[in-house]
Amino acid sequence: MGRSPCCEKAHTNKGAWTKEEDDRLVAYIRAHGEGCWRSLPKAAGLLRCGKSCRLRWINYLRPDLKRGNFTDDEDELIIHLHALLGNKWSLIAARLPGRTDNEIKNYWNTHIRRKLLSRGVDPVTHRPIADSTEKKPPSAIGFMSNQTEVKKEDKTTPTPTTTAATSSSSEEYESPTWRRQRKPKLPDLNLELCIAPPFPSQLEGEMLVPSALAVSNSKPSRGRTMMQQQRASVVYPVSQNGIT
DNA sequence: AACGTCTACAACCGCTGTACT
DNA sequence: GAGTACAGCGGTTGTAGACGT
Repeated sequence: MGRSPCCEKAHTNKGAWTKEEDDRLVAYIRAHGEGCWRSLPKAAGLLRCGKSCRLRWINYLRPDLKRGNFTDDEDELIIHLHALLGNKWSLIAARLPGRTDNEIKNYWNTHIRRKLLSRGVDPVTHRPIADSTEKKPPSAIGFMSNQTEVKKEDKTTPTPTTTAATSSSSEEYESPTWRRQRKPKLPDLNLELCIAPPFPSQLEGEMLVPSALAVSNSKPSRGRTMMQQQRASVVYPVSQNGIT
């Protein structure tokens, strides 16, 4: 079977974008709007694959991007949302206007992870590091994680992930090579589950899973993907301090 | 000044989910 | 229902610049 490559790699540029390429892409999208990324490069006269154009536009060129340093409020909001959603960067980004999933992901890996460690909080479990190796009862966030983890880990490296999965030693993250290592993945929140009664103070005493997250097993309407519907439904009220 | 290491982040890669035929 | 095309997502990598020795 297999799928055709997203682009003809022999005839596409790679690496950093030039000013001219940026200008072309911006000019094209201004004139024609987003959409049909596959055909866009040719139409815009770019030697890039559509995927690359999309990434460049979304992560860098979009006019509504905020850029610049994250505020403390944004930091805290990201931490809260990560505790709820795990590595669902696109969902987290949807709550932070002007920020992209890629930007948040990078920021998490470079800043927030360390910030949490310095607070003595495990960035994976969001629990105090001393507690995090203890056996925990299933939580709203963690109770679906095992099966999906195994599936993912199986096809990557044979490294002993069972130890890593529960390990939260700070050395692992402070090692210069932590980024290159297979790290324990965050427990995923299963968005397809049915609504459960609110958990009593699961996270910092007052964080509740927004009900919108757990709904929508219904069929998507035509012309709109399930993912898009789901994303659109995850609209949280914004407050100064994050979750309201 | 030269070199090695670390950090930040842009970009790429591979995979998944959905739509369409 | 199967096969294919496409958009989008999350993980990973590459690399420029900052920093330390």
